[in-house]
Amino acid sequence: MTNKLVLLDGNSIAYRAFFALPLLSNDKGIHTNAVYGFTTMLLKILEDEQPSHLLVAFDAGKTTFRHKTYEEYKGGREKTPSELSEQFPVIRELLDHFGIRHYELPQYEADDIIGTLARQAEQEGFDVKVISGDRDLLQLVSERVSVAMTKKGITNIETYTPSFMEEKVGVRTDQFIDLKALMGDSSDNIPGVPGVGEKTAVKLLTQFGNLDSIYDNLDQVSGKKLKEKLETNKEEAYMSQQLVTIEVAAPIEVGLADVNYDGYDTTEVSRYFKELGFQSLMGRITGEEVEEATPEDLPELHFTILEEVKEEHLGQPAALVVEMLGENYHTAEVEGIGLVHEAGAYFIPTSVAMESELFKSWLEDSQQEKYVFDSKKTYVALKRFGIEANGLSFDLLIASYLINPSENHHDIPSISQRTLKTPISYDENVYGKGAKMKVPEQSVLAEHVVRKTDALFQMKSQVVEQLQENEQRELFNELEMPLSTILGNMEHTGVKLDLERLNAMGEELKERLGQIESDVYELAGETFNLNSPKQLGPILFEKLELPVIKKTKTGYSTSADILEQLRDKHEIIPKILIYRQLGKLQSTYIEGLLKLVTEDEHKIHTRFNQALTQTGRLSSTEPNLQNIPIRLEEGRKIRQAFIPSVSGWKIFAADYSQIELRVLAHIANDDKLIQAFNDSEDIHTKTAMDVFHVNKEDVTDQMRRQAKAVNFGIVYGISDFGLSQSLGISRKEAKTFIERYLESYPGVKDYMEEVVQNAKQTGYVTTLMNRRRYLPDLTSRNFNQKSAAERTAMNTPIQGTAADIIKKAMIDLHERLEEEQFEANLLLQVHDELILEAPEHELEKLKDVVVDVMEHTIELSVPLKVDYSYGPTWYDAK
DNA sequence: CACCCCACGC
DNA sequence: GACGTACGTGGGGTGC
Repeated sequence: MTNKLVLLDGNSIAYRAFFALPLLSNDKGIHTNAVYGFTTMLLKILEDEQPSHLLVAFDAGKTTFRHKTYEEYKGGREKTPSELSEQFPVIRELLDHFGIRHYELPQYEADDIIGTLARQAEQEGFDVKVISGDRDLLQLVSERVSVAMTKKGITNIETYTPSFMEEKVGVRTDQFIDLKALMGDSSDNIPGVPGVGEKTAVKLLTQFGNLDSIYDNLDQVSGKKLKEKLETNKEEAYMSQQLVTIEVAAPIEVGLADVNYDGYDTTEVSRYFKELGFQSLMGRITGEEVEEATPEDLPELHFTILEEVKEEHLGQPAALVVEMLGENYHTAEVEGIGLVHEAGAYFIPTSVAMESELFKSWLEDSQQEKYVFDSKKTYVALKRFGIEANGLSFDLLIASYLINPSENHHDIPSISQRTLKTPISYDENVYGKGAKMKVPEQSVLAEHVVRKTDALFQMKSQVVEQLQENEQRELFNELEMPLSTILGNMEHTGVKLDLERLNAMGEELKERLGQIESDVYELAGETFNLNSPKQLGPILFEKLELPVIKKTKTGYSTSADILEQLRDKHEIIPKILIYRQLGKLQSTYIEGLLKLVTEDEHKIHTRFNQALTQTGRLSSTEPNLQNIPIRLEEGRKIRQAFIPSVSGWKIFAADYSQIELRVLAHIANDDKLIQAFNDSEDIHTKTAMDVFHVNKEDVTDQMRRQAKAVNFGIVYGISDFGLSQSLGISRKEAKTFIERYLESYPGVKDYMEEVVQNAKQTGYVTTLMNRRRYLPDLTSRNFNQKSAAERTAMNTPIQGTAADIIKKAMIDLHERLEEEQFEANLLLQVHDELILEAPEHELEKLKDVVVDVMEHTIELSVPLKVDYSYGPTWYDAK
């Protein structure tokens, strides 16, 4: 077997880990984020690479032999934060526990150690893999040496081989040093040739081969300016070349024999993990089942499995867990119920619970307070048994989500770990996952359920305190909690589908798809899988020799916007586009919906996720009813299959007009924008007038379209790049549009600046109703991350406030419909619109009520405007 | 089963 | 100059 040497750039990985992860600290108050990230990376490498030899190289100190050549080497770098430098000794200690050699050499950098050992190992016939985030190391790439660069985050890596290098960088490995010599490297303060960037450097090297040859043939360099620059900066170029060249004969005192690696001692490492508080990594070091939360570790728990529910078992407030396996609570079986209150802890088998009138009436009693995790799920599950749960006063899922929506582990064990510091087994470890998921024996099930219920009971007060600190009690109690039940009812009600209609559309599509498919094969001269971009790419861009506009990581891009640009180049293109369009309708919307329709009622029951999006919007799954086609007529027809559940009823739809821009006008308090809405102007036309400085009569369709895209950009927080993409213009032009917009609306401009400034201070942004979103990247040193966070800071209050408003409208509407005894049902919410079904005779009154409620649920400095319509199907409600 | 590419909505 | 750029969900293909 070939020996395999893995060389890690310790400093680089630690840096990456440090900046990629939030500043975690363990219970001893020591920062551990870099150590943690480093460990994750290390475990992944050990697993993936199975090295026979392993060494971690570190930089020795501040000065290196390179400083003799160039004093300012690595000058201008920010000082390593102390939160990171204090972690280096811990990383070294960690490596010792793993039995992994680490090494540093005075006056040399980690690169040189790596280079030297890599070359030695190569000579000995080893396979070598270098892992780092420092691109300089790419010069080591050869047939036997591959270099893995960390990309975004830490475990996301990209491996460079000679061929990948050529493809990605555009030069051969042996040209890499000269590439850097020409273009320099600002992070290491290497000058290069000023004015020569990556593009020019690659061009020069492709033409001349190497640096020497460029200078030998200076007269052949095209461009007077460029020639001059090269000439005057020759010395810098050669000095840069020297600086970036990695020493491959450093006087290191470790040899290949010293870095032999046979793996680590699991007990040793797990002991150290425990010391560090790396609970979650325990499971990864044994290669076996996660050993977290073994019964021994957990405090004892006394509970009773009930055979009959009696008065004495009930109490309030109580934590209640209706346990189901899997995600879909519309179909999942209830496996049992956990109940914990001051006086006892119980597991109630489903049959016992559902046969008990006493228990059922307790569930329905609004005076009996219950704490739950996911009230909507609980509510819907019980509703399936004909029980109308009441008194669900506290939902841990929603609370956790409101406190920090970006935390993506909102499950009882994770929250318990965070707030109580008590570990509980994760569902996945008790039930298994995917196809292997199964119900364990009752004692195991009962213990797990009761433990979760108990944790829920214990956590309630702490979590409420956190809501209080965030000033989110009202948001929680008056908005999200009541909404949960309303959404539960909508989901439970479901939407009826016209199966005949759907099937007929499916048939027609099948026919057309078949025809187009064979046309495409004919035009291509061969058959292939038209659904595979990987197979389609070579057909278009090699066989048919169409111009390559864009490549993806794995091949040619064949996305719609690319194909659109090729539309006139070959008659196969429009066929592919229409095939894609129809194929999407067939697979996602026809087949996808048919798969989920109930047999008896022909209804679909989506699930709204109320605790997921970062902005406060809802999302919808299985099926997603928030992305049913509307833009193109072909797709829009799908909506003809969405019908009222009672014959003679109608589908009624009401949507907010420009709610986000109105919200913006309000929170930015921009006079001009407020005026525009108060005057009921067409906002896109108005924007066009202001951005292009023209009169209303002179606004062309083109101008309005562009203004609309700018408004779209403001609402969704897209970048100049995004805007340029959507308008098919240059990034510079897009930037100008945005600037002109902000000049036109100074109130908006001020708001944008203020909100970012404010968010930098506090670390988060808020909506009108105090929804919160943390934006740690606002202080990122990475330009892109930082600007993305800035756009998010500007956009989230807008989108989030709009989400708050429609949620409030739903609550108000629900109340009005009950009060006035409407039969109409709320069915769906699609971000800025509500879809209902109603008997025909209610329509006249319904439209008044819905419009009134939606328009007046909140008072802003601009009016809210609602449009509505209705018809026999969703399609007709347009 | 995880990942990529692609496409739908707001 | 930075190199990847609104948020979601889902389907099909691909490779482990």
